[in-house]
Amino acid sequence: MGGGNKFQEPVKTSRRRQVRKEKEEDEVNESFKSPNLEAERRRREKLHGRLMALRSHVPIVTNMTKASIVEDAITYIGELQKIVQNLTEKLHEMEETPLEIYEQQTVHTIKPEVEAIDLKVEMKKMGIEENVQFCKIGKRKFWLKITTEKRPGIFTKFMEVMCLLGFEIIDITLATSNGAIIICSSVQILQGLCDGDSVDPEQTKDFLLEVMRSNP
Amino acid sequence: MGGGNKFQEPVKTSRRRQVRKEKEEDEVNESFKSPNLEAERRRREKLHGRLMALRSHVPIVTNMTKASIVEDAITYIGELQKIVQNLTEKLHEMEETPLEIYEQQTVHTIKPEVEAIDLKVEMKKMGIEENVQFCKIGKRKFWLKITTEKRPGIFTKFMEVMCLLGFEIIDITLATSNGAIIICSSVQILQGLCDGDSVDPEQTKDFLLEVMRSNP
DNA sequence: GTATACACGTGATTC
DNA sequence: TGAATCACGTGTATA
Repeated sequence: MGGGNKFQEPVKTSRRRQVRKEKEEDEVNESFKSPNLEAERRRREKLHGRLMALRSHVPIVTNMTKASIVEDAITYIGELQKIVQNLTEKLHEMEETPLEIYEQQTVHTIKPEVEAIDLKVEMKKMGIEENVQFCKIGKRKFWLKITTEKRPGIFTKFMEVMCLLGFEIIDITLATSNGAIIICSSVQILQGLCDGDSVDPEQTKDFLLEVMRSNP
Repeated sequence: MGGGNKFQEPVKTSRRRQVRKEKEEDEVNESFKSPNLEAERRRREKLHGRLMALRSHVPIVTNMTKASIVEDAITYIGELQKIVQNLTEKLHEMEETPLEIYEQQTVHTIKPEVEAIDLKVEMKKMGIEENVQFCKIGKRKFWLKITTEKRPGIFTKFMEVMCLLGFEIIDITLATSNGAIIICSSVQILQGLCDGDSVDPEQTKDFLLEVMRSNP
């Protein structure tokens, strides 16, 4: 009545432990064809593969045993959940906007782009339109105002464009509200490059608008 | 030669499937004392328990089968990791955005030390005095204005101090002129830390003045 | 009827 | 040595 040892061809010789060592002695006969032998083999292999996959997803592994793999996975999930909770709290503290959707429920219903869309919608709801103003206020000085959707890296892009156009920042104001960002700034064309007459305000305004609309 | 059916007392009658239905027929004898029978039972129970615990830690469960439990756990871990990554990125972007102002702006305004001294002299000449104002404008909101010498890293230091004091930036204005820098900002005490009453404006103002005067 | 899933006891294997 | 873990084939319950 022993467990499986009825001899089997070494289908998987690359096992962890060289098991079923080609017994092939007596008692080989009695060939009792069990109806679900193959199915059971597949099931075992499947579970084995899943456990290995689970192990590969967990950074810390104390043991290779099945129970340990599952145990480590539990510990890791607990840590991840705690991290998510902390980060969510921190994020909520940082941004004053409530973002009613972003609750703990989203742990298993992640929607990366939904929030950005919501902000954009909210911005539209508040009557804030994408807009760029650019006008000359001095011999070499210009004044500009940009209103656009608040996206990560938007201010960096703005500064890069200013640098590219050869403008020096004199003063700048930045405010965010309801998913929108407003930048007001006085700039000055860099000395040595050219004088203010070589700047076409209309053209510069269109360029700024185009750049601000494009994604990073 | 069957699998385990050597009869066993129903230690765990509250199983998922009432298995081992008290066979107790013939072939009960042959009492082959297997040395590791009990140990194997414990091992099985252990793994079973771990899998149940794992299942309880995963919110979505498609199937009750062992392979499915592990599979769902893998999926869940993947989602958690993605969430952590997204939140971390967002958090970093949020707390780095103000710093970008300093970094980008200094691209144009960084000057040799000799000139910095000249700028300080010029600032004095223009009648601009080092000054810090700090007052309460709401339950948890404060308004501040800092006028000081324009030095590299001064804005970074300002942001660090704000973070240290537990203030969240609502809006901020930064302007430079004649070797001086002026920072106007509305800030808000972070939720969870304390209420606005625990902030002494006079004391905070002196602290800001002292920090801004000190060299990095 | 087939197909899948599980627990069982056992031999082999590793530490 | 034992104690722990594994893969195996089977009986049996479930869908």
